[in-house]
Amino acid sequence: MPEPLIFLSPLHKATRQIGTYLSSRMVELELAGSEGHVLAYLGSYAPVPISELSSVFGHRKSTLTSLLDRLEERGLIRRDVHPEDRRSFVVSLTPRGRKLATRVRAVTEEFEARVRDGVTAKDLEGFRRVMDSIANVTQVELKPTRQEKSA
Amino acid sequence: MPEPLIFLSPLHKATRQIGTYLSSRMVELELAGSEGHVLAYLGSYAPVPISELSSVFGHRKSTLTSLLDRLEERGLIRRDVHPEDRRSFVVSLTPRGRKLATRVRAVTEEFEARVRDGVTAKDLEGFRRVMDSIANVTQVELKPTRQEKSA
DNA sequence: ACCGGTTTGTACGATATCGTACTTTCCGTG
DNA sequence: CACGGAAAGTACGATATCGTACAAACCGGT
Repeated sequence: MPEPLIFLSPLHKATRQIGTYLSSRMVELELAGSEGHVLAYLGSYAPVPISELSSVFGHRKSTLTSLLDRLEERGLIRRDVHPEDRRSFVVSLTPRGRKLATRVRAVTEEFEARVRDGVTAKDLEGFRRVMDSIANVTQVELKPTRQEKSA
Repeated sequence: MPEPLIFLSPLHKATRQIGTYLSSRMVELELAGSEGHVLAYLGSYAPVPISELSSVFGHRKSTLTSLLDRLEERGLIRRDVHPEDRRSFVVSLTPRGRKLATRVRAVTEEFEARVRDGVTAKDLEGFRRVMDSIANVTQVELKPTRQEKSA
């Protein structure tokens, strides 16, 4: 009998549940999960450079290029040259994109509220502590995109 | 100022940290993350049918076929016809696979122990409660593979 | 014993993400 | 202010996962 994994298994399971749930709520918005997340983020923080999206979501720069291409083709976002850095673009929402982002945001916030209603403040604190412990153990800083020289 | 997402963001972050951390510990074992997880699972529960791996890890049956093909080519696993169901295979480890699985298992168990040392029993209880609340809200049962009829 | 419906796994084409190479721009140091 | 290195994106080929279609076997009702 192996020791059950008290963190990895529940986290993996919860992640899958969340993915399934949110995706199912986003199909009607005609968005894949990752697209919805990016859109929602833009709804809150736009305009942002692509590198920020890359580090926030943990996707490679090249992956973001493709993803943003898709959103751009559908008229949901725009890329404008960064006024203070000509290497860079800032991504912002079109009116259509903003409207959609609002709806995605509503879905995630409703989810959060419902989960929160199911737990106490103490539970929440314990959850936070576990997340912190994971950050400490992994020592993964996660800020820089770290594309090259990962070894 | 948007409400911060107190569950989704931390979970997403932790998942990425864990993925990065475990992957980095598995490169020396020449395994991709998903391959390592399957191998470790087999180390504990083999022999198991493919459908079980599919439902446990949340990968499509066709994805498992590919993944197992890779492990089989490298001589780490074996597929034998299920003695009680001729549609089905049972997957087991070769001696080489078993040895590798043990090492993967050691990595995950060390991770678990270290995270555990960073939190109290109360924290752990809170964490569990949050996971449960997520399961309740999403209503995702997650047992059946649900390949078709997702609409 | 048959017959429809379900389950198991594979095959194969579609898509998403990745990894590397490359261009342009920025920045710090001399 | 020139120059080497770092950083931002893109291009493009490689790979992993997915979705659908399919063949074989199981199962339950009649």
